[in-house]
Amino acid sequence: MEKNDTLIKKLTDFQNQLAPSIWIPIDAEPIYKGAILGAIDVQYEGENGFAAIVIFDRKGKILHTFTKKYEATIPYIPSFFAFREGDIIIRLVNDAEKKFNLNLDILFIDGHGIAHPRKFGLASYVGLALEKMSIGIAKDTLVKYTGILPTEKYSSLDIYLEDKNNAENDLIGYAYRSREDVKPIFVSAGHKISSKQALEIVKEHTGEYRQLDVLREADRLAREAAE
DNA sequence: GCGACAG
DNA sequence: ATCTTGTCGC
Repeated sequence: MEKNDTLIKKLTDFQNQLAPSIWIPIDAEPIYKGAILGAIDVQYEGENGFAAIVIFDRKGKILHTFTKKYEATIPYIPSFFAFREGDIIIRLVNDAEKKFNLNLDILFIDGHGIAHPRKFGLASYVGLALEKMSIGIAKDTLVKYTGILPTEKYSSLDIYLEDKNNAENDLIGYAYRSREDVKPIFVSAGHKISSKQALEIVKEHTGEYRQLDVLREADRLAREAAE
């Protein structure tokens, strides 16, 4: 109990300390048409994390896939997921870039970016550590929101985080309807990308299912590796 | 005090 | 995330 509280205090301080380093431009240059993207997911078997990355282009064409096992060192604690999965993803990206001799421009991460109580979710942690553009795509929100999201595919609803220092609350992400009449997914900028661009590029890669095809494929590959 | 809680 | 039966719909 006492020891866990100490760990949470330490991790909370770490998030609060690094959050100001996250850069979310308001207006950004259009994303390079030749950008190389990576979608990542990890499956766990105890403390073994089976990580998979799907490398693809702006047209959604898959260029490479890569899976590898890494060890997790920190347990899952809600709002501190970055510390369990972040280091695994950082190692995976470095290994994949070396193996295929390429440089990834944008990362799609299964978790949140700045749509987080301390604006420092998994996608932000990874983006900052690797100095890459990153986007968080999660299946549940960590921040409450109000308003009504239309049932139509591609509709979205802004999510704001209360800011005690500003009268205006900060836009941190969106509830996004990736499939008609189905529970939304939650999209947020992680690092070096605007919220609007994060949503736009996620829309570009939306297929027939609730989860993006590239993340479904990463999920499938990671599960396959875990068997 | 109570409820909520990425994967 | 993982465990786990039946059920509904395309």
